Amino acid sequence: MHELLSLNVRQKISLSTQEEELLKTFFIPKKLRKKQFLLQEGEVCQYAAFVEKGLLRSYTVDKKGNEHILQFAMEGWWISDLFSFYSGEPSVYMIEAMEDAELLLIKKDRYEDLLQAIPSMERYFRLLLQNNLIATQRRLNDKLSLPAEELYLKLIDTCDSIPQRVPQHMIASFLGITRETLSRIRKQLSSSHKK
Amino acid sequence: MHELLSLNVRQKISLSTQEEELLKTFFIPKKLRKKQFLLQEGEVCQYAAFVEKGLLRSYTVDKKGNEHILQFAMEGWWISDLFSFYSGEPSVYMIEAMEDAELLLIKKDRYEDLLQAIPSMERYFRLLLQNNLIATQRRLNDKLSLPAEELYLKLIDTCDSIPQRVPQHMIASFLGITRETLSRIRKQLSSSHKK
DNA sequence: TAATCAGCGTGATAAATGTCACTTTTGTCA
DNA sequence: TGACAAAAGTGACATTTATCACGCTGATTA
Repeated sequence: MHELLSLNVRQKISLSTQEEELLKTFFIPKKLRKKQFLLQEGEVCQYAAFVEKGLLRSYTVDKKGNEHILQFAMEGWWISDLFSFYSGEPSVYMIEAMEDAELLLIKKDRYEDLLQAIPSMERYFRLLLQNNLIATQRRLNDKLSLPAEELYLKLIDTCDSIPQRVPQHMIASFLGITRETLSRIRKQLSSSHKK
Repeated sequence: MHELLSLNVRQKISLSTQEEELLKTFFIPKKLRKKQFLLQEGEVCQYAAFVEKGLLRSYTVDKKGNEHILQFAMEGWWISDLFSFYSGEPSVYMIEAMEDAELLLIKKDRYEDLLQAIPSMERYFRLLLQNNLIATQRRLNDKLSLPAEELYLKLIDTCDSIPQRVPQHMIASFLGITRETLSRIRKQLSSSHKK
């Protein structure tokens, strides 16, 4: 069950065999079925979740009822509402399983304990946050500077597993465009590609 | 010179007096005059910069020559191109002083040394990255879900010092809209407020 | 197997935002 | 202080994207 997590940690820092065993004791395994929620708007985010299997998304719902996807998380990724997790404030995000999923959860106080028990985990999480920030900044910059079509093109050639596992209307929601616009962009692309 | 940095660090972690002195030795003071660059597109980002005084921005320039501002950094903030700094790859960002500025710079290898010398700095940077990620995610979510007017309103009531120190066309560029659109939004707001 | 639903496509139209050209205002500094 | 540059405003128009309404298809399930 914890293989992916260990692997993931060992890619960033080195752990002794004891530490690796110790690490596992901090996590609670949890299964979610498709369409179940790990977190709903208004709740406090109790857990940070590492995805061993499956695919999840975090999203907000605006006044008109439209969903806006902040993040997808598949095998080897973390998902949580950092702000709510850390501050104890209610969350504005929903976290939902898009496929049956197996997670490893850690609660906030256990997370702090973990950093005490294995100080090098501080480094692991720093690197994790750093990579996440780099990726999020890049996505923001793209959203600030690129039209819908280029956003889509950039997505499909940087990260091909997402478009394969995720329905189009959710890709649209991730890019911040409507499903209709995405559908038209794809039509245009396929016709201009045929020439 | 290093007062703000010490203060900033001590807000997140506790340091002994020796550590605090030691900390200072890792940084190079640097002054920039308005419109000077800390980093230009194509260069490798050598430094992470802590702002003691002044105001800087990081931005990209697209094919049409339009600028898109990723970040402002004022007193007590960090600015850098994390990806380039960490990977040694050329940067796509420009970092420019918008006001005369005083910075504390740290090079990558010295940064690694610092983390060795004062392990609790690992925690400091983790918390820094975490807060930065939370803010960037929030900004991305806003950009995905809100129209121009609401983006602007949200900016002026969350962070009032930026609009005061930054010309409007750069606010527009930060929000990902044109200066004309922002100008019209402001006109509308002022007329509807008068009623 | 019929019924329902999620996902995708598409046409007509509306709304938001961008572009371009120009003017006015404000700020800077020689 | 005068001259120049930068910033901001504005009108006309173009483009992009959203909205709404509807149809089609394939999967799920009652």
